[in-house]
Amino acid sequence: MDQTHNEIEKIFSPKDIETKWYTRWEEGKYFKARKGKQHRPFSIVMPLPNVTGRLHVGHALDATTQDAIIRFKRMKGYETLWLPGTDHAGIATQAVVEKLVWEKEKKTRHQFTKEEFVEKIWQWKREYGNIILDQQKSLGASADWDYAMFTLDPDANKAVREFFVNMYNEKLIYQANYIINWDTTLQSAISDAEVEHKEVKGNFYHILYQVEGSDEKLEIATTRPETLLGDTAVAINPNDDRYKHLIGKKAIIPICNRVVPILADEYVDIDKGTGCLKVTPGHDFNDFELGKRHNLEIVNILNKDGTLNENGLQYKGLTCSKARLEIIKELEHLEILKEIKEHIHQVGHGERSGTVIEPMVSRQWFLNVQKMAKQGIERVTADTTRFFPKGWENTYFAWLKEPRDWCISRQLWWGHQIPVYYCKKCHYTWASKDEPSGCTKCDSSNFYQDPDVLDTWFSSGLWPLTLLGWPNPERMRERKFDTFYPTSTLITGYDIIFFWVARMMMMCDKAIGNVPFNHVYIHAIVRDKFGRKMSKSLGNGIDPLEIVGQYGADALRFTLTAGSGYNRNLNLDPERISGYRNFMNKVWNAFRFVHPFLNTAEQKLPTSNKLAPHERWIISELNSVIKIVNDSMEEYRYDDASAAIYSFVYDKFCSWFIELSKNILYSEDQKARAQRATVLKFTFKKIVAILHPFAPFITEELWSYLKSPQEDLLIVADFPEFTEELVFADDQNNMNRFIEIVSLIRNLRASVDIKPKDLVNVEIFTEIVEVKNYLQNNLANLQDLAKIKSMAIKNRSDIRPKKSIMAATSFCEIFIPLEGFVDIAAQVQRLQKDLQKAQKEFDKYNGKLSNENFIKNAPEDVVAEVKHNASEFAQKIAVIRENIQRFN
RNA sequence: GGGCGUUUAGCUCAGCUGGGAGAGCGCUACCCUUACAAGGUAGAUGUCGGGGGUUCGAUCCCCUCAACGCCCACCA
Repeated sequence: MDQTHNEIEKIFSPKDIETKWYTRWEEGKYFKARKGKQHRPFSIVMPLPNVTGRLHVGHALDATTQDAIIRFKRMKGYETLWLPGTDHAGIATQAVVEKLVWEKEKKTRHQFTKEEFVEKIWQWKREYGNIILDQQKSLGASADWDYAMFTLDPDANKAVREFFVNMYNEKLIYQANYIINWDTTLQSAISDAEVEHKEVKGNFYHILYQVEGSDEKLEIATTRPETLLGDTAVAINPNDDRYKHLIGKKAIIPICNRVVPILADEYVDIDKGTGCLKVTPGHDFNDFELGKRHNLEIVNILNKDGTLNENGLQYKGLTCSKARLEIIKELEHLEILKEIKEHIHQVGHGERSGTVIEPMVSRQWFLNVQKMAKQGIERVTADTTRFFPKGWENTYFAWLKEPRDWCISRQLWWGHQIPVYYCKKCHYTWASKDEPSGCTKCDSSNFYQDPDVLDTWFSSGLWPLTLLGWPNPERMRERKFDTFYPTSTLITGYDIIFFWVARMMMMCDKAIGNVPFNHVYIHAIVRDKFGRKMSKSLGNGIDPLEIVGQYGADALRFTLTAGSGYNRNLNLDPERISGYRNFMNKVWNAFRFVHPFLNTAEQKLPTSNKLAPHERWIISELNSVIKIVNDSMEEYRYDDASAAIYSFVYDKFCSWFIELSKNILYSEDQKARAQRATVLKFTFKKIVAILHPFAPFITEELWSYLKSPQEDLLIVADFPEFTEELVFADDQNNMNRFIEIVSLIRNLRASVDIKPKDLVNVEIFTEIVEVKNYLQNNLANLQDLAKIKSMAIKNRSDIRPKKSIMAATSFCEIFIPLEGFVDIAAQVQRLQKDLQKAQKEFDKYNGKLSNENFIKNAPEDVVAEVKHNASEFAQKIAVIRENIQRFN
């Protein structure tokens, strides 16, 4: 036997088997969708990692939760497809390559032509662009990598053009001079969603504006005095008695001496600031709207890099912040700066660049999302697409309720170029799904394409369609669009509900009239053990690849699934990973024990009447775990599923069933041995099967020992299902009593410091025949598990042993006679404690029963249960009392 | 400014439509018992954030206060 044990390493070492099995799966095409017994598809679109990305623990959670459900469904017999891809991530990627080129060649992108520089990015992409996908493989991700696409692939461009041109022709995409968020570092427009508001300490500057043809001065409060150079009006509330009389008059802007109207608008808040507002339509969102209402002139004072232009007069060329200082000086000099008050306010910053966003008016492309947003809300309200947990609907709705048109153009080089063309000859403008050869109108070849590119989210918003071949009919057939669209589940973090989930819902639905996914599971965001975001500056990041090297992919995966339910944060403590690494080792060693006996095991389980009680018990317990795992997975409760498996393996299988099997396996009874081996094998096969979605590597390895030669790899084995016929309530009941007795004996031993090697005699008093028989049949097991020498089973009418320790259950009394000195006082004290506990419980139930309103109002079954509990504790109390007396 | 969420054992978190609180890790004591010391056995710990209400009964429902967190919002 020992030799056989030694064939398998004592300590599970994940490294060797991880590569082995991943290669087998990949080469065996196991990640490909194949028809199964369900005759139903299951598909997931992988949230796009940026090509520049490196695997962090957030990706690991993403990949693990997706892979677990994919493996689960695959085993359940769904035609299962996981669609990977990478995102060109316009700004991020361009920035990475710009930095690299600067480091290498000391050149900026402006020293290249656009074509040259874009080619450099492509070179970079070809070399490094697949790193992140490869990294996911080390976690066991079972995606169909042949399906992988890049958002800038020519086929992705087809989808982008298709959607763009259709929207353009429907007039939902339009070009307009509008105030947008201008990022002066990127020198591009960015969308509202990409602006991050940060609290900034600033000042309120109270400036006096002269009213034309009067001595009166208007006191205006502003946080941005430099923008006064762009002021084209002063506004007050029409109901503000302080200023009413000035409506229609004019004010003179200091420094530039522009004469502007004083107008009335309800928007102005009487109580805010001085109640008097300078209006800068060129550089403020509200002022822009106000300006539109009143037909105000727009004065732009900024260059693309954020410095002042010629409208900045003598401050031309200065940055905003420098100009602000200079202008403050000048206002002081003019003695019209009345006061400066400290003021904390929210200022928009570029999400990528971190620089202060300048609202600026410029000509940009917009997508009108009003109707799409409405539809997006309806789809979720109608449960066509369901969120798990449901609460995240709110976040989704919040975004779609009051949508502003989406600024989709970016002044970058890296991205899908806007497919709009301008004829230089006849000045015709048109949008085209293909590369045109000439002007649609006059056929001139003298035309050019709009130089702007589209927001990255424009292409990722169409991603489910793109991956499945839309809009090319042939490609759609190849990629089985009709089978896999709509995809089953989208799994992602809540941070991109706006950016991505909402946009896919709007765009895909608009494009083909059907939602992109039926379920959305929103998982937690991974934080460090203190709940802090993981970041480079804090140095609290956990590198998943390092963890995989240290503890194995299975341990990491199990930690992540055990922590993934409906929670919004997952605080990851490396100690927990090591805890689950221990669990993997436990499974491994349980197998090491079982392994040598497997050769005598049958493939099929005997009929239930032939099974031993313990065998029926473990099968019944196994059956309930299988149910929990199946049910939990349907609701994305990875935590419940993981916990159920964990406790079954530890608390049922290893602690009891393996221990109880030793006597049989080491006995001479060939038949019993073979049968026990069969049950162990049966159970173990189910264990590795239900564990496989969470810990694919170790389970596939163990499966290779357990499977019959005809059976395929575990990755495509049948997932265990709950079976009504395998519920054995009586056996569970008896076993629970047995466990209680063993635990109490151990407990008694510990209370008087009896060492494990010192065997004791036990006397058990009960009237219940079932209990008597069960104990009789388990004498050997009791000897092993409770370390006893002999056991006497007696009636309650029999005499209790004198010097002894005892404990009571509701169905029996357990006595351990002690030789030599017994500390009576200590025994009585212990029993008193037991008594108190039981009394407390009894009082609780009895209190209820003596409340007639409870009897009257509570449901029958609850009352019955309380009655039952009360009588059980009453019995226990009586027995303990009796024994305390006996000791005295 | 608006909205959402959280508050349960030392730590991280479960707790389904109300029947009286659980897990993992950690901690303490004792054990190298022939699968596993990455192990075994036993054990301790909670006024379920505070206050009020509904109910026979509240961790769960309602109100209120407090602390913390997140998201959204146009820089008067």
